[in-house]
Amino acid sequence: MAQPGRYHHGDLHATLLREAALLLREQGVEGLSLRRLAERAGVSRTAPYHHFEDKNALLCALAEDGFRRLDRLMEEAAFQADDPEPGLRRFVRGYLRFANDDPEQYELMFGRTLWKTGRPTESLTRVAHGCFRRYVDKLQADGIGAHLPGGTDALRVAQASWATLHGLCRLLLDGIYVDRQDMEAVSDQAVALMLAAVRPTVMPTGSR
Amino acid sequence: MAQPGRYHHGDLHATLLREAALLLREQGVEGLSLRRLAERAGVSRTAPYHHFEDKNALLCALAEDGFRRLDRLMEEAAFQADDPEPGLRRFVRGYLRFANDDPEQYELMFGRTLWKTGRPTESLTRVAHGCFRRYVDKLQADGIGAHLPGGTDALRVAQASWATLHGLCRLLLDGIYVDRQDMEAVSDQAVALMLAAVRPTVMPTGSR
DNA sequence: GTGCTATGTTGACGCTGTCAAGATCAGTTC
DNA sequence: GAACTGATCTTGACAGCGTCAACATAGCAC
Repeated sequence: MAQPGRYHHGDLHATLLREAALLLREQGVEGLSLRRLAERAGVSRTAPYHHFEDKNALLCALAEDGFRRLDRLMEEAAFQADDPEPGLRRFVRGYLRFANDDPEQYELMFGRTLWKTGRPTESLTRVAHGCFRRYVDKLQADGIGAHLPGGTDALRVAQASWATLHGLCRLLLDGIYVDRQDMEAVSDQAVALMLAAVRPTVMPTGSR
Repeated sequence: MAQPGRYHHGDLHATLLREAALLLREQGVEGLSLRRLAERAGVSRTAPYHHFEDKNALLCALAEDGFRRLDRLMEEAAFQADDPEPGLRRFVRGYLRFANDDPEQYELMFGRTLWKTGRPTESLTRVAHGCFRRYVDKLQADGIGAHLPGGTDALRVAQASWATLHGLCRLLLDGIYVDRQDMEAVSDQAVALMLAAVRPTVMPTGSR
């Protein structure tokens, strides 16, 4: 696309996204500067501004791609009604793999860079919320809802269990759990945690 | 301390830490620049470098303070052996309050700024690990260990439950759970989640 | 051809962290 | 008291950043 001698690049928008994703993967958000990105694309410092309103908008686009991939992963997940354990375990591992495969993108998707410090695009917000909604629906529809003890809200279970998943990823990716070896065991423990809330149990200390 | 006309500040080290904590609370890490900090302390741009090796070192000191406070909170936690629920609930709420009270400090303590992008001080690492260890010990000693179903490792439970807690905080603080109203309900759900793993339960779908 | 608009360019501004070199002062040693 | 030493604080400078303004070029519609 990008002819060497040409004044116009020809396909800068796509090239920017592609190179930005690479740069993000390799160096993290901190290493992703518009200037460096422009240089990689063989274009001047401010050229990207004709394709993205500002850096925030470009990062939102990157994160949106990530949520779309995650949504696909969510779609493929299947929790069997009779025994949700294997499905859930598969899903948890898949989620961890997703986060682990491109940690910097995961960080961008869920980090404060966009959601707190930046201004999340309306489009990004929509996709992200849709992704979570799909998770809640899966949980509800694919049988887990039926297993819930009375009075337990599926939404709450979804929130709490996603928090567990997300917390695991963050602790791991941010380098707080140094032992990646332990990850599998911790992930299994997380599955047990999530399942315990879902399965009808006998509560010996009588509560709520 | 800081006499207006004096060449030497007199107590710059402490002043820097104090003002930095304030600046952090008010504006977040993004708003905490060494230059602005120096200006607040009434001192020139590079004066802080005589008290902290670089920005990373100063941030580590701030985070360390946070971990010390968290450690105190941990110390006060008490899970009764006979019924860990109320103690656990108190602790979870306390943890969420801690994170909520100074979100920016929490973010600094657990965020990638120090652990991934930066270089955590040896001292910070020690305090942080000590803090987590205390959590594991509490869980183990204060009766929860005794409740664990056979084959469940207390360390794993600690890791998974901290991940839940941490994930909740991150999702909340990063502005992903917009509804702070829901927080209490979600937190209760998290307690239920954590307790479920701890309590001897009858697993109807027979597993592990 | 004549415009219009999309796209790309250079120049500049203020912000950042940090290094180097020099100024000032407090405290110890002679 | 004088001289030296080391801690502390200063200004000057550099490279990097995001972004705005002004200008250049190319392609496309009429």
